[in-house]
Amino acid sequence: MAYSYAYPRPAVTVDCVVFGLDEDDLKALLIQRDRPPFADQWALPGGFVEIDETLEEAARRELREETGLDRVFLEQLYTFGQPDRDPRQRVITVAYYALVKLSDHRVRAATDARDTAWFSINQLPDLAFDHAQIVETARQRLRGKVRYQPIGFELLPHKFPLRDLQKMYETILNRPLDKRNFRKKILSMGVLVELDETEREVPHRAARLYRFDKKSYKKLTREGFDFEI
Amino acid sequence: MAYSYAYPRPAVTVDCVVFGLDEDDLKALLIQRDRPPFADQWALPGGFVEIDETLEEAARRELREETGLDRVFLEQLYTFGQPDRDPRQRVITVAYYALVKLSDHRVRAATDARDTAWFSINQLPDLAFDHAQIVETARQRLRGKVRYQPIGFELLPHKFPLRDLQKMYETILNRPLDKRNFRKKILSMGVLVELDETEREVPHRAARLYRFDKKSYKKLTREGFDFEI
DNA sequence: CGTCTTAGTGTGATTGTCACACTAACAAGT
DNA sequence: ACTTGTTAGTGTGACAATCACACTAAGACG
Repeated sequence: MAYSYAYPRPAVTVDCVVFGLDEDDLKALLIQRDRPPFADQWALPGGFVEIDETLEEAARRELREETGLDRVFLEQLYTFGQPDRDPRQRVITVAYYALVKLSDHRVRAATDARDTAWFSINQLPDLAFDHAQIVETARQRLRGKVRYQPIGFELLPHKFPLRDLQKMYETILNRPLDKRNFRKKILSMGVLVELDETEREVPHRAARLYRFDKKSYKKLTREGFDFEI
Repeated sequence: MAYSYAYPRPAVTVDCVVFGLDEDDLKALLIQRDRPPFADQWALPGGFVEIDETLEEAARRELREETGLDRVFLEQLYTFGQPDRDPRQRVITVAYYALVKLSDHRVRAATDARDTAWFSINQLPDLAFDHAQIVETARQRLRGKVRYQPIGFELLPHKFPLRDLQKMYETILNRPLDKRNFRKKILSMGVLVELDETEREVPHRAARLYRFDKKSYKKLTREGFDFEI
């Protein structure tokens, strides 16, 4: 069965820049193409938007199908529509970006014969289409975002020491942060609840554990509270 | 002639939220629909993306065709893709927003039998589709943007008194700004060049005129310099 | 009990933000 | 020429945020 229209229509896809947080590295999830154009080259996970799903649903579906990720922080990034960005036909892609805990998704088997792998954000291979540009845009956006909104909180376990939170921000921002200033700042926001518990089985002084206060976190996110790190 | 595809494709449009700056009011440009759905209701100017033009080109073309605007500050806003946002068929729209000097475009004749008019941003009529949501998103974005980037400089004449610049910002932000703080801030940025000239034929003390320094302006825009008002 | 490693804490300098009020200049009318 | 009306133009002090910076405390382990 074919679908006919009076005027030519571009294809519409979604592509996802999935940032994976390692202990101390920020990675991006790529899949290896198995057919032309750009056969064997690495590319962003993504695919066509179904006719009856929202764009975000499409992005989440592709993520689930191609990487097994679910319930992640996901945000629309930008829509790329250069007429020649796909050599075969006109494809407009709505890019999303996601942030996930890498340890949850290590070296996942590819779903459809294609290879899937994490690459350090600073050592990406050549990418298909205009995906390098998309990644770069996402990177800037993530860095910008993190400065004024508390994101990534869902990436940590339920209880965590402040050190881990700081490491996460340092990884995203790609620069060291001052411990004292960081603590002061983050604690003054009131999104953290100090627990009556400390780390265990660490070969050094055990740190106090914290958890997020979901209520105030959501409030901040909604209100676009100033959250400078 | 018809165009056939193996899978159904959504239509792709661009819609523009055109903000018009009045003396002391922020308006939006709307066109009145002359056919269903939403016949007679007001809507954002916009239209289908041609198969060989970029999204921004499409937005500029539509703006030119429907409103006569050209060479304006134009930026991609967001892509709206709810499957039911158009009752007839699936339409994904890439929204852009523009900022123009309203006095240049007063009550323009409609291009294609539809009516065109400016509405105060605070008293918009019921809008077709999800256009109310698009306008609201654009409004937030404009307000956010103006806080950290010098925009709208192209809306003022070549030479202008600081008062006019301040009025512009007050209109966009919809709140009064302190004159001294505003001057201090804006002058310290170094984007303005003080001219050896003052206003004429004003019934009060004439103000000094300024012009923009394009170089430093562009630099700031590129670098995302902090530009808090 | 010594050593190793990370936790946890405070201050002072600097900068940005904000609120706030008076005199100066010019035009117009008397 | 003087009065009136209107906007231009200027400085300071309080407060908050940011930044750089170094030592002691706790616990694990040998």
